[in-house]
Amino acid sequence: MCRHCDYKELLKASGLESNSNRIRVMEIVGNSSYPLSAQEISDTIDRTASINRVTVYRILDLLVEKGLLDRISAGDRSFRYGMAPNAHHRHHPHFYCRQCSAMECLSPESVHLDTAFLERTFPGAIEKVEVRLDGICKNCLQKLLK
Amino acid sequence: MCRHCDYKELLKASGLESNSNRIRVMEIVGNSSYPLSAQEISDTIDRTASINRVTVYRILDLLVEKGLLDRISAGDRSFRYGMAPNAHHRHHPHFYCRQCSAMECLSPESVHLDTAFLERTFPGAIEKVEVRLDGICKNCLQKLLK
DNA sequence: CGGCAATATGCAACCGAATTGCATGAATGT
DNA sequence: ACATTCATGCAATTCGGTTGCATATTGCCG
Repeated sequence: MCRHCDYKELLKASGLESNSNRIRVMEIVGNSSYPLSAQEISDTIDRTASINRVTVYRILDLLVEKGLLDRISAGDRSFRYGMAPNAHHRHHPHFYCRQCSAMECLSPESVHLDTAFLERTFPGAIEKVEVRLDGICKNCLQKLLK
Repeated sequence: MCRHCDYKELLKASGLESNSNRIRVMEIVGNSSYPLSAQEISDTIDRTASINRVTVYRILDLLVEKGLLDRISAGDRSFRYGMAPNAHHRHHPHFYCRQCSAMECLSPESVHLDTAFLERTFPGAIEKVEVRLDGICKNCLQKLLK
């Protein structure tokens, strides 16, 4: 999906050494068209190398903390990971299918959100805004109709 | 908070028998100014009666399924419960403090969200829209500054 | 180059929130 | 009063994720 991101560069720009695991994680997330679970990321790496799931969790924590990745709450009790907004990735909402638990990225324009007023008046610090639509995805809808 | 809702009526209108546990849950959620965790609801009931947490979970599942309550994902891996939108309760966004895990309800006007385009064009079925802002709440901000 | 500190990784055990299976208890209709 | 249905309790389990601690790997300095 993303031919624009030099993951090594991104890591360095955030003050992180780049090692093969970190780069793999960034690549996998960056190349996905939908936000991935830690499990999916771990499985993908495992296909070529071999990595402990704890290591994956730790890398994800680190990348989220450094602002390279976004941790997105799914409609269930798990998290997904996607590229954090940057020059090549605009912030966008997500759709969660309560039937198959899959998540999709929606286009940045699909939902218009105006938080300006709140940003000015809210007494706390707002760090991120998450918009998630829940329902049944196209696929599951078709299966249900059969 | 809510003097407008006759919980017994609401239950009946959704085709549910009303028993004391269900009414208590509805009252507790309806009277709260912020969305509550199952734990909080369970604890509150326990102060006057005695109830198993599994029962609370089952009542919550039921009330969510019937559309009386909303299950809201917090920024962590847990859920909160609030009144579902109805005549007296407009749909509104929430704020989650990553420091103390507390959630707040934001006013329905605080964020302007336009999903019309998506509702028309999305190939799946959209059942609900969740807007959550994450950050540090006023309280925690003050503590951090000390 | 050797040695040492700092990081990164693996493994096993653990955690919290929620869910399941199954037995018991209450309520409802006939 | 009895059967059927629904609600509750308790124990055990699941699922994602996290922690503690031991071992490897890396970077850095002399």
